Amino acid sequence: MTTDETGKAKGRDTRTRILDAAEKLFAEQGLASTSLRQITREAGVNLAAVNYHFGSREQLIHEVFARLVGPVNRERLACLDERRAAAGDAPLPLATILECLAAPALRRGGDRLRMRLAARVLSEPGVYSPTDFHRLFEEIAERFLGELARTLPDLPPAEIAWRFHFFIGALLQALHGLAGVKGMPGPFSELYRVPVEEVLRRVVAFGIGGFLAPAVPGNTGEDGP
Amino acid sequence: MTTDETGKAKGRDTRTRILDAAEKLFAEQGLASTSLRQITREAGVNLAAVNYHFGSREQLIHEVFARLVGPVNRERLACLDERRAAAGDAPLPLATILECLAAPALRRGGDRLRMRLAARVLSEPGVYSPTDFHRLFEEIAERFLGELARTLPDLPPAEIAWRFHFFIGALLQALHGLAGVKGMPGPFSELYRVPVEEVLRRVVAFGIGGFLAPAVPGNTGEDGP
DNA sequence: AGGCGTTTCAAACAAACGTTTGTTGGAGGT
DNA sequence: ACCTCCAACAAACGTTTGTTTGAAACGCCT
Repeated sequence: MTTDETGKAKGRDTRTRILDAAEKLFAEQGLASTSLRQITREAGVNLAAVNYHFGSREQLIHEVFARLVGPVNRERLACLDERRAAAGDAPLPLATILECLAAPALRRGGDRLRMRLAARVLSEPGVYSPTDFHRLFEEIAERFLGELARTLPDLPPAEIAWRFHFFIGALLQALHGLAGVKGMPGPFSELYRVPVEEVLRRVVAFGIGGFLAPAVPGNTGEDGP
Repeated sequence: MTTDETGKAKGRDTRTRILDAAEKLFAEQGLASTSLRQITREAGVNLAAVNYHFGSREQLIHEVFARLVGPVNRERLACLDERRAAAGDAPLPLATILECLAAPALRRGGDRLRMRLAARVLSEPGVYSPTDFHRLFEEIAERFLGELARTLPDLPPAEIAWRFHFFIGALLQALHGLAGVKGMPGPFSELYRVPVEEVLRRVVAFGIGGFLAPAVPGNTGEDGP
């Protein structure tokens, strides 16, 4: 629990050092490609410390992800609660709902790289238990789908679920871009060298348009530009 | 080059068998978690065959991905060419552009799982060279951004690029969902047990709304709900 | 038939993997 | 003073990884 001046950290400091190193390396290289040896080397701790403090590699992954996503989701729900308390029985503006969903993830710290991990874990199967993963987002999905249904009473619930899903995809793409794709040239390389707040406004605007689009008809038809 | 009746395949058949097995396993488990031994066992070929035919694991990955994404992108460009030839100088309807972008990926064969690989590789770093990856999509991005700019002349090019990016995210999310997230309960489990054409219509509708949304203001300021 | 280039095969390689072990050092309790 | 517990450590465990090797089996041409 104490820290001496030689640079050696003791006690629970080792835990957080492992978590920090794992979080960074997972975000950079992915889950499956990151070894415990890399993590412990980066953290400056002994190899066995991981199994001592976390039991196994899998539980370390779980804890890293929970520590990353937990505060974000709590902030999301708090944002929604706050806006709802101010609105009484009235439906929340669509922009408010989407902001509460996107802002906590996008604004997370000055370190843009960090949130990339969440985007990655969603795409990597097997490593992280789907049920554990779902438990972390179950409450979020229910709350936001409920608010969206109240704000968009004319949109069928299935359509709302679909568009919520699509918006999550757009948001993950934004998180990916914010992390910076090294070595990726082309029109998207310069795209993310902008303030986070601008990315937030843009993805929310895109989402508003998507949610306000007319419900899909039963068949294909003409459409004006 | 020939196939005898004992089940043993020779010649370039081994190549495609390896490619098929790798494609399937990569999609199911991810790139980093799939070993050459798994691939060769699934393909029913010798372990050394991979290094003989492809040189290395990395080049195998490259070829699997190119074989998967090449036809899709070619179909995308063909779709755009066809519609443009019919339209003359007139801008293409937004729905057409987004359909040409989404349909080839979503409709790929009856095997829904297959296209999940593309969605995964986009999220997995280091395994697939970013520059190689970019080369596969450079032409696509340029063509579609050009058509979008012609259809939406009032939208700043940067805004178009952003929304193109977001739409890709929504499309990837759709591909992910179509592959089926095993063990994932909740409101999204039943979402994708629908015809591909319906998913296509829904994601295109969402994208149309997103692209038609008013452009975001250039700086931070008030915003009405 | 015979030789030749191509392809398949079992076996082995060093390296890296996650995990377990037994021991050591030091702070806190009695 | 002693004992106890927690934390860190080096070392080794048995697997699994991607890759290489050398020989065997194949189809094909002269």
